[in-house]
Amino acid sequence: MKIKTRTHNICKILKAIYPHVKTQLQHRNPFELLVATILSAQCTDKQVNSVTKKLFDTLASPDDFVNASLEDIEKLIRPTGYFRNKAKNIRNCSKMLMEKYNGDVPGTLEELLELPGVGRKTANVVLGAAFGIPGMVVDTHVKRISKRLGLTKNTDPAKIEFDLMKIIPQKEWNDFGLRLIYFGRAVCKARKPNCPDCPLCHLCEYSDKSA
DNA sequence: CTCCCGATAT
DNA sequence: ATATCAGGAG
Repeated sequence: MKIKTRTHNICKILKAIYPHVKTQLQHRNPFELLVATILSAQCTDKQVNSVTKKLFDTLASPDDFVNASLEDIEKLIRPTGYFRNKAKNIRNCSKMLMEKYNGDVPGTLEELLELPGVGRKTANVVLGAAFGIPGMVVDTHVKRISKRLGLTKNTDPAKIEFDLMKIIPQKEWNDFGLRLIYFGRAVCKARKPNCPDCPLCHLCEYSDKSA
């Protein structure tokens, strides 16, 4: 079967299972989403949400983060891991927002990628969820599942991003990434993928058909 | 390629 | 007790 038609079938099935998808990261504005997404590096959304309520209650704006001590920020975000790097990144990021964007979050991929602690995954999450701009988020779930499904042969997330953009219609980019993430958490898990109950089993090169 | 770190599954 | 999970920077 051709890659595009196979992909189309995969899209259709995922859309039927997860009709409405959105980031699980709790946020009330683009800045909170940006911070939450930086925190989500190598960390589950659930874990991020467990710290952001108190974090944003204490520090609400880029200005607040710039004026806070690194120690205070570190203390608030510690459970998300890599807290020294993240605290530094979020504060420097806030400083750049103040200096270059009047405290607003910029709305292009290029500008977002300039921000400390913001890579392609984070930038695409913010583009999609805060600005409604098409972007293909390639996190660990998207990477794992794309490879298992045979949608890419690449290992580099940026290359996977471009591979997926070629075979998925642009309108679907944001939702497709989100759906793979939902699907990755529930079925196509890193440790014990539930192949026997998988709705994509027949379209999958990886699937364990023996069970 | 290495470093950064806590939480959870096994 | 330890392996595994989860992105970005240098």
